[in-house]
Amino acid sequence: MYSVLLVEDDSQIREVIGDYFGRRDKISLDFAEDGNIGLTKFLNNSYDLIVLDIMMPGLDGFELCRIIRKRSDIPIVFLTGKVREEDVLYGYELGADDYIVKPFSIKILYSKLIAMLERARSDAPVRKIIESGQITLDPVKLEVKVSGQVVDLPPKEYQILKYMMEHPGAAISRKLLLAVAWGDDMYITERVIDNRVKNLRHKLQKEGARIKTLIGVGYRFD
Amino acid sequence: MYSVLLVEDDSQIREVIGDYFGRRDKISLDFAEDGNIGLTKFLNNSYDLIVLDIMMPGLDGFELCRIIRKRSDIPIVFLTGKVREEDVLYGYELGADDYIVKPFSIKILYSKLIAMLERARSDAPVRKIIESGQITLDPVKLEVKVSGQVVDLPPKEYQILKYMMEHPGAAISRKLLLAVAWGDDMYITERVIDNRVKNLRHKLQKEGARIKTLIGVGYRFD
DNA sequence: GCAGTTTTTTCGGATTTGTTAAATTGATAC
DNA sequence: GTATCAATTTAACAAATCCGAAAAAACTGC
Repeated sequence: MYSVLLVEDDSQIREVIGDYFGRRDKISLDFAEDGNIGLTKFLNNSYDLIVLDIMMPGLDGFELCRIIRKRSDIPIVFLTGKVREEDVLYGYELGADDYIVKPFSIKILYSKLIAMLERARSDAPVRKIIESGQITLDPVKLEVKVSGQVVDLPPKEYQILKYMMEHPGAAISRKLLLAVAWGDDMYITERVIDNRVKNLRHKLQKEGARIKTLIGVGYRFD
Repeated sequence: MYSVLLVEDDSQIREVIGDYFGRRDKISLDFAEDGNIGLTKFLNNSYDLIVLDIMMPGLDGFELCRIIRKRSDIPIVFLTGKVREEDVLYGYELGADDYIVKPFSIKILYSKLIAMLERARSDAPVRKIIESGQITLDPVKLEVKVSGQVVDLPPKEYQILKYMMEHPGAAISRKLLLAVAWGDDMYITERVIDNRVKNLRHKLQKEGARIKTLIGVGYRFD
């Protein structure tokens, strides 16, 4: 049983996450509805991981992160709707370990946190940058490079590419990509995915050819 | 004596399997009638392999698989009536080692489990790629090679070939192939299968001759 | 508000799947 | 061996589905 603190001002998000996590049995979740409460809870308890919303009234996620980092190496994950903002990159220097972009699939948030917690426990260094061929992806900076050149990717495309790079060679169904980049309960055409992939291919230039279409199934990144 | 946990909500299936396994002496079977009980049992015992039904009330097979995979590399086999390729893919993504499709032959289930258990014990990594003659089938990549050359197969043909390669030497009725690649409640002409098999034979080139016709019965892959 | 970007829906061409019927092959009886 | 009937293969076509491009809508930052 891991102990996780979620600092998030949106009560709806707290509730949804709390519900879902409550039905599983690996994470015991504690809440803080703003940065100050989060700080107090952090100081008075011992957590295994902290999830921080960036935009909060009062003490925001960045400031709280900086304060926590002075005292502890605990894994910190930012929960954010912003992706391309310069100030998001700021989190990198503050020592965040990963970003999760809204809207996210609760299922995937859950399994990501579990994975991170297990890695932390097993003392394995948290691998931050994913490399494959000429492509480099930094999950903390939210930055993708192709042949050393920075490529700006919108959120959905970033998340799709990240998932693909985390599962090279594996066939990936559209259903799965929907869950990864949109959320489980999404009612949108699957054509949306095709369009994101089309753009991805184009933006990745030569490396784009590595995303193969599997007719009737989905995609595969080699 | 191997120790196996079967997580299955259908008491009839539990009984049938339990009976059969009980009369042999290689597998000691433990049962869980839903996902939550399965999880508890998994956490409190040490099994050599886990068989999971996918559709169960509460915690379903997919979720349970994901949770188990975070903690253990234990071989996991899905027992399922669903044969949609999407689901299979999703399962493999989660780290399943094999699928067994209902309705299944107990004999085959038994021998598959034994084979898998022995492989696991001999420390060889669970091999997901099926090889036979010059044909190679990778269910994770969804890729088929003949003599080293990649052969693109549409979904139905892929599923038929996969089933045949998983059951070499066995007579396979058209009805069974229908259930495997289309689903139980399909009302289509059996000639469709002939057509798919024709294409398969052609695409597999010389190896295509290994799909024998059993008149009045179906096919056999040698 | 406006311009540019991102996301979503729509739509046509391509591929796959399903139906039908003729040709072929195999089994059986004489 | 040949005639006959049934089952399978093959091919041609129709229907359904899938994919990706273009257009429309929604969203951003200014």
